[in-house]
Amino acid sequence: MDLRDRAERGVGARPRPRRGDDGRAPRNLLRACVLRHRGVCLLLRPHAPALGPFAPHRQGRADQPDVPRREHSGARPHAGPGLRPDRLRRVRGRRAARGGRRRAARARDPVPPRPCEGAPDHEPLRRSLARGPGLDTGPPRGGAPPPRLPDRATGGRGDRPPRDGARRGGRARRLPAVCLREGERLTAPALPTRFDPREVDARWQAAWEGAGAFRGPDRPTAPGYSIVLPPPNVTGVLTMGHMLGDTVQDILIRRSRMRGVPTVWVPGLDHAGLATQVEVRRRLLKAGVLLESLPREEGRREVERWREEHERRIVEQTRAGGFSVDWSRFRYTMDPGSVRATREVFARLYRDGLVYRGERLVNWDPKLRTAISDLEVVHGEEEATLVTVRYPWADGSPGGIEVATVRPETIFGDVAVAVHPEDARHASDIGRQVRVPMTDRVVAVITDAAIDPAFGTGALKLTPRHDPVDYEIAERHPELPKPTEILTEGAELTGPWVDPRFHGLGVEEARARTTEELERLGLLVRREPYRHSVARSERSEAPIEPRLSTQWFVRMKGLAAPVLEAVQKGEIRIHPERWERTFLRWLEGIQDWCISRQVFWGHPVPVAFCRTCGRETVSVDPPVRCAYCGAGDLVPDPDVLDAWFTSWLWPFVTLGWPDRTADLDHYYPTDVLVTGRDIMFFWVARMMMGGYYFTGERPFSDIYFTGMLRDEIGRRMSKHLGNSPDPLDVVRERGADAMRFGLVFPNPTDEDGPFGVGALEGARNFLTKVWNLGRLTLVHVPPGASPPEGAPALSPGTALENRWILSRLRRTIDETDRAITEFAPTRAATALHGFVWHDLADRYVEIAKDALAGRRGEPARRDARATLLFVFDRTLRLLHPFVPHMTEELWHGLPHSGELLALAPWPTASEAPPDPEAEVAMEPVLEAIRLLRNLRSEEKVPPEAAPGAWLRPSGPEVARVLASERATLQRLARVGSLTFLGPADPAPANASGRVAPLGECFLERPPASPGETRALEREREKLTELLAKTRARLADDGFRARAPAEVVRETEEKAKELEARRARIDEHLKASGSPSEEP
RNA sequence: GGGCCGGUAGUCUAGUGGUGAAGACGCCGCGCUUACAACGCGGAGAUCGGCGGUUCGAUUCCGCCUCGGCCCA
Repeated sequence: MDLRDRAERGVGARPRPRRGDDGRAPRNLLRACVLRHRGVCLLLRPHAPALGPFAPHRQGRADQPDVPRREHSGARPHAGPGLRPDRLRRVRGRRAARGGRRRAARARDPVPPRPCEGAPDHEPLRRSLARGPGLDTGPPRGGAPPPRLPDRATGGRGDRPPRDGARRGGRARRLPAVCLREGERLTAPALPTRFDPREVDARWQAAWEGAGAFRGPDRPTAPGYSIVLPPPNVTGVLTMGHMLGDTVQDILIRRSRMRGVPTVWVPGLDHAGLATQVEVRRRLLKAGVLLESLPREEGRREVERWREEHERRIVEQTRAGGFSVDWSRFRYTMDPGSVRATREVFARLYRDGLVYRGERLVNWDPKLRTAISDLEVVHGEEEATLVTVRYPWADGSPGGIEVATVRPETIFGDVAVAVHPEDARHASDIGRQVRVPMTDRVVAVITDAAIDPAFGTGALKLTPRHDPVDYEIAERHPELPKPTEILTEGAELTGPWVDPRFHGLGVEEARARTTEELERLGLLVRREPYRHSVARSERSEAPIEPRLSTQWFVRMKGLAAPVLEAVQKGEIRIHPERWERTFLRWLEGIQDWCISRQVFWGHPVPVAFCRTCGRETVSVDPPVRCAYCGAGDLVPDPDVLDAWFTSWLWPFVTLGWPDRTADLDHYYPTDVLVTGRDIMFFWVARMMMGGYYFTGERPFSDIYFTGMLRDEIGRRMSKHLGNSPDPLDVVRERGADAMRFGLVFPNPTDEDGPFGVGALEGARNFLTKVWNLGRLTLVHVPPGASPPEGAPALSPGTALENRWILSRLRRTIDETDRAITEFAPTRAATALHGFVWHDLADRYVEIAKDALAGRRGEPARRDARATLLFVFDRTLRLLHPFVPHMTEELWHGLPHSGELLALAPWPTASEAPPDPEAEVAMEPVLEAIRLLRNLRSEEKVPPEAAPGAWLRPSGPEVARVLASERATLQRLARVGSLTFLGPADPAPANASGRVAPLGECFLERPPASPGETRALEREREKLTELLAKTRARLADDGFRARAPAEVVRETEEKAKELEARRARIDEHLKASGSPSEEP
């Protein structure tokens, strides 16, 4: 049984939780969750005893054959061989890969998640909080203790006096003595300040899976939301690029799930035919074995072995990231369903005349000896030698025509020399005969408009079987001789046209030898270094040898038409929009798709040839007799299909197509496809074509292209450079949440950008901030508090900060939700980051501390606590799609209702009332604090001092607010007396001041202070400059005449206000004895 | 060769035809202040790539140039 089977059975063995019509899990999920949690051990422990009958979870899903599945991961096409160690790795000893992980997982098993029903259970949080990063938290060693279920009757082990609400939560094990010291538990300093993801990540991942939280409902009653995960290919393992895509998808998916929408995220694996075979070949070669020399079956076994290894790793990586895929719907591009679908579409396209077999010039990889598609060819500039060769006149007259080429070895295959019809230099040559060098053949000088007169001498040798341009030209000139083959499959010279002395030479050698020969014959005019574009195979890096061969093709023009239309009409939207042009442009010039490959790893071409009549039979089920003559002597086509020929069916095959399954009904079309734009043509475009053609519908409504990650010095992450960290290392060292947040923030997910320790540290700092807010909230939440169901009912005259933070929350909910809807996860993360750090932590909490501590009376304390609890709870929900593990952990430590945050309702803007008044009122308060703090800093007021302060508000409204927030101002600005001045009151003596829109601030100057006025002078300069600009604008008649009246009025007001403020500053400067000139 | 995208403090990014261009990191100064030093408070730092045009007004719209990046051939 492989890992995935264990996983699936583990999950599938239990009844999946039934969901109500609203799509949410039932209340008693807790117990189920814990039970399942034990089952999950199965997947981590190879020899765990079975807990019950293993009913294949797939039962009843006709669309998914119940055959051992394997995971394959496929990755994007560029996914390659193993990753190199990365700088992110620390020297610190890591546990040896899997063994260590397993051990760790086992140790954690006995700690079931401790969700609670209604009653607050602070235990898990306290436990985590109590655990320092260095403390190992495992249970006593010497045999893993059996998992303990929460025992409500006994209240757990009672190893510690239960504290109020904590009483009801069961306790699975003893806490380390270090955090048990009585009296320390609730005092902040005794609590560790850091979040340690190592244990938390695994615990919640197990809990989510155990609860079946990610299992999409089979027959939802509401419209569903679905995403198919781009199946990574088995060629390699997952890279940070995959983590980025997965994170973006998980954000969309988790929010959808929290909104109560039936949600499915389908994972899978791609067999990646040729690419995988190349890797396996390389590996065997290291052991001295040539893949081609093995019998086919043995070769297949080698590939299977490779697949298994990579699949295991990929699944482990995906789990480690906390990605909420529905493992029960896992698919592989070579599973029986995919096999059938692939044969089906081939047969159908064949029947419809869209698949054809033909002899064409294809991109031939001479190393791998297979055709590849246009897209698998990479062009690059390379140094070469351009040789100019004289083709003597056939009639023996002196001279000849000079032809430039970088490929003298192909002269043997020439069928003509071509010039541009209007090239004056060659006008008299047209129609003459020349002798092909090194041969006895005579060919004509012809004309074709495709010849570039600027290249070389303007005369081109025509070698139709070995150059695509020549091939096209030859098509236009049927009178030319039919060329014979001059190169073998392995690109060695051969054939009747080639001088036998050259037979068997490889291209490189042949090029050198023919050059020598030409020189010897006196036909070499000159040679010069030349830089030109060379086509190479993306897989083997061998130079592409265009080769005339018989292959299967798909006619693309017709398939592309509906896709073009869909994108143009906006039926399928591309994000970011700027890629739409590139996409459309390619579609417009689309070429037929060569789908046959001369390799063995892949889906066989479902065609058999009749030995009797020679015709081909195409059928979904392997045919036994010829469809034409009925003979039974059939030979199957030896080729296999391009792997993309299966991948392009992914959005519907994964949901059961070609059967009409419930999944297809409920979850197709899918909602969005998130991938890298490097496979825009390979895969995305073809999926769209396949979707429209086979299902008649778009496969998804939106496409989101993520950016490409670069390392910290700006290089694109690639296996080649070895600068891409292994996601497992990142997760192990920084935690899944830090990795996820670091990928989304601060650099936009849809732009190429750096990823490295910088982003990870930023994420860690943010997570620590949230963690500590959690600790603070926990300290202030009364143990018996009820979970925040809705916005708190505040007392009538409640403090301004409560109203303000609720209004800020409202904006944050709006922005976060809108940003996710608009596929801008970074914008959402930015909004949340700013809100948590600045609004909630820096401002609200600091202002509300008095109230929270009870220094403002009981009603104020109640309001503040209720507000904090509600706001923090909603913040955790908003953050959950981004950083699921920590938020789940914190949520369970605080009063909450429901079993899992992952299934808790997504906040809606209507929960928090907008309160623009409060936001406006808060502004002068915050500004006054900043100005007074600024004065403190400038005047070097000692931290412990509380100097006197004065405020002269600019108007009655501001005055009212500042007066009512006097205590807040005093505390946050650390000032002693605070006096309000009227417009006519004199400025206080021995005080430094600031002038701002809110009015004037003064701070008592320390005796030693020289009365620093530089800041004021700078401010005055700025004002003067601004005033000049404003006045100039007002003096402009055009402005007064044409600008909107409102803008003119505003500008006038601004000028007045600036003037007034500058006058105040002048007074200050005068008072402090620093003269200043009036312009 | 054809085309696409971009150039905003030292770095990476927001952003808008009309307030003094926003944030993060980094930097400077001061602080282990009762959730958080992985922190707090304050501060400095930008001719919005260049030139020209449209406009009362351009960092924003248009054109050219330049420098990067990418795609296609």
